[in-house]
Amino acid sequence: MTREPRFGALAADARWQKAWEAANSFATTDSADKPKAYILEMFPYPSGRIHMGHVRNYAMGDVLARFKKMTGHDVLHPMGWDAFGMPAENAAMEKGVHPGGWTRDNIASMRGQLKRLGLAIDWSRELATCDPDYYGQEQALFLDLFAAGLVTRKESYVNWDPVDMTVLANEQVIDGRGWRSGALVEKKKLSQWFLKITDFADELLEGLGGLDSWPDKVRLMQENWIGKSQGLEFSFKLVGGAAGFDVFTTRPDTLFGASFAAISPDHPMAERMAQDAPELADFIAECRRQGTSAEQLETGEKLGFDTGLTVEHPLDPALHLPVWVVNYVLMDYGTGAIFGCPAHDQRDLDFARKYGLPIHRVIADGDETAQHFTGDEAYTGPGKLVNSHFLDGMTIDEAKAAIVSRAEHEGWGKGTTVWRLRDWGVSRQRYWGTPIPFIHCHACGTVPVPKDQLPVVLPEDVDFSIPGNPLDRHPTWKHVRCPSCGGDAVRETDTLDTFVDSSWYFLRFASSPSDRPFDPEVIRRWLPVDQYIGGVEHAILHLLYARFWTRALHKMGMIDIVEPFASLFTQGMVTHETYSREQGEGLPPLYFTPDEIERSADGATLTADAAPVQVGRVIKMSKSKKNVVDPDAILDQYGADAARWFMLSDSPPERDLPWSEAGIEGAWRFVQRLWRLFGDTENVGDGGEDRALARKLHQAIAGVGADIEALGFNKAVAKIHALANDIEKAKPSATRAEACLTLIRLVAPMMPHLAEEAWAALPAGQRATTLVADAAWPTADPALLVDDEVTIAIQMAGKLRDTMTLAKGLDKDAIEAAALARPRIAELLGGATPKKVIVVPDRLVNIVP
RNA sequence: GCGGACGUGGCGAAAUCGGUAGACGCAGCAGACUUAAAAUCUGCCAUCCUCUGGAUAUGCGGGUUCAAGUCCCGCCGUCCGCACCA
Repeated sequence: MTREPRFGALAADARWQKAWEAANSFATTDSADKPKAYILEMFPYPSGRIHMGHVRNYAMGDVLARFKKMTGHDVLHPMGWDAFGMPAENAAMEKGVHPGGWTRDNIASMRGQLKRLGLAIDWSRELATCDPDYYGQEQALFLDLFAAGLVTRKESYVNWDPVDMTVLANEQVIDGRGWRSGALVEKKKLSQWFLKITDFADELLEGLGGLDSWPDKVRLMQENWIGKSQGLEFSFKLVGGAAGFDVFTTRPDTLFGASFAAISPDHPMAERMAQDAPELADFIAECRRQGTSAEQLETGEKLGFDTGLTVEHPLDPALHLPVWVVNYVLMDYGTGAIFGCPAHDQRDLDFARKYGLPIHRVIADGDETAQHFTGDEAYTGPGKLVNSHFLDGMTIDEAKAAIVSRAEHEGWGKGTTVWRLRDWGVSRQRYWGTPIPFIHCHACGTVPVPKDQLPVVLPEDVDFSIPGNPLDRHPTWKHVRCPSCGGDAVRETDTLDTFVDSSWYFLRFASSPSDRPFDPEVIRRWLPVDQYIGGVEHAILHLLYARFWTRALHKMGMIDIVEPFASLFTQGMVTHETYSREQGEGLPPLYFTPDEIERSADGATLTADAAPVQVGRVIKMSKSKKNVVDPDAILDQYGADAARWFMLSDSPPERDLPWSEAGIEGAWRFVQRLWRLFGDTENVGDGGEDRALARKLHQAIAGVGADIEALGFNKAVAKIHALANDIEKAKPSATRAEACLTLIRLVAPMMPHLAEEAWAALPAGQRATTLVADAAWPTADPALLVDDEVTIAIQMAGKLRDTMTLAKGLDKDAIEAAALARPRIAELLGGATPKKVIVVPDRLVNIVP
């Protein structure tokens, strides 16, 4: 094969992608004697086009997968599609296309885009969650969960998105608005399916402790989300004998500071009272209207309604506390009722000040012990109990324990744990999702679809001309016979939250039998995922749900593992400058795309009119700011390897990566530079050895490998650059020729097409495998990893004064003597004896004069 | 409000255990090659000074240490998550 002077990326990309496919290079192997590596990147939603964030994500996973293959692992590196969801239905409504057709078209074009990146993926395992093969097995698992008591159906207030006409999980409500539509969310009472994730709250929290290879940030976010609080639950008795209500507190120690009791506007007692009290009914309605609005949350104004009822203080029945209905008490946390202790809780203090309720100090703030509390800042710090009868003098912890034990002894309360985490509502009033496999029968109630009737397949003929759920108004689909009594019945028309689809797909990748969700034997071999890579935006929802499913399946005896992802990596976003011009007052700035812009060192101009534009902050690529760069255009111009290389260069992978034209140009130049170097594998010069270069080569082999293993791609890139510099500067020698040859394999995981092209150009005797994809990672010679000479710094009083090169491994005395013998040091010392000399062998000498 | 992370040249960054701060890349400057450009190659590139040397430098102010980007205390700033969670 004749060698071209320049690397023709476009032709080479296509050629090698075809060669890998023909050779089936990335089919998952399973040889008993090799360690396994399951490398997984979060599967994409088929929105239509891949974006740079995908390129970065999949480039990282791909480097790792290829490296694992080269280092003798059986590698599982699959790809699939998170294919259900709202955008497909929106497209259906806007463009009149079928969600299924739209989704499948998108998958086809995105698959093509991903293949252009040259990813080492086993495409035979590709799956889409919208295939009945997949969601039918999901329905089977859902029935298993039901049988295990982990699925319930209950009436509950749900977050209703009036624009998307669907229910949202709490996690999908952001600042009181739907996460997709941005519409103000309303409360609505509906019968909904729930997965009992709260059964696993404790386990999911405890399990975080074992996830050493997860980012601390993600573990902390999950911990906060699960939100474990320990405290006291006790009942208030209404004065006058009627039944009271339960409250929960994490501060039972402040019980003597109680000055009122408060219940949520959604509390059953409040609703009952409202039936005969129109003013209260109005107040409750007002709270519901305001409860979710953004400005309500911001101003945080405390509103209350005095019911006129009073309750007995549990420790002093003579003391009566007024009962208020209060807007800041949430029904779905704790018991929906509290006692107010204004001196030591800011919200209660704001409320008490507004409505003139008493404020009693019960925790000493340093020397301040007066019962009468002044000021507008509640004291929440540590201190001894005061004004609290038998608790006086105790610490907060002692007092908590004393109250809990007394409550339990006297029978009016008990120590308890309350979770922030709530059961996962999975019902969605949507078409494009997994049908929930249940049937409602007048006679038999809600009955599961028998497993032999799965999958419950979505009907194709649906109408999107009006909002709401097309399944619900489909003429025939929902009408079925009851599997139990054979009478007329209707299907459940809700579909599953798409987060269910992504809660087990990593199991299906390992094995996809047609008659079950997965093969437990195969799961035993491949799971957990060794390295999971994706965006931090999934830190809570997806990752928590996947952990829950894994634990649930474990509890049901279906799998052995309890955690799905042994190691997690959350990568940063791809960002870009923005280019804009002000359009005048009241108008938003006009943004321009990067390819409309001429960028120079000191600014940017619009190509069309050659006039300057404003260069804005480097922010996440987004369509609205027009700072997006299309991966296809980059691949056309520079090829896959330059794009991959740039994605991996410079920025640490967990941090944001600023995309720049100059950066991709630099990557492209480096690709060409390597191509020239790879032409030198037979240029041995005088044929001699170059010991110094050999050291650098072997240090690079070890260093690059270690960096890739640790996902330090930017460091691996820097080391390859440094080695390329060293090789270029070295005189031709046998060592240099060998270094050029070895460098091909060092860059192969990151620039696989270039590496194959260079590999193929080698004389047959120089390569052990036909494809570099099948080659082994080079072995570093331990003898060459250490230098035999070291440069030692000589400091005086901590300041660098001189350096010297000595043999490695000299003892302290020899190093000290050598340092003191340096003319410069002798001169600075001026004949005086140093007070102290610290020697760190092979590193430095610090002389304290 | 609560919790967390981060702050190093013009820019992205490195410094793995407290031991020579700024590797590597981008941008820039100077030069070589060229009729010219591109490409390529060579060199320079933290700041200041009295410049074969020296001083100051890792957000700011303290501290520990022979030695601090790294450890401790207190500020300031930026970003992220949660948010009336009792």
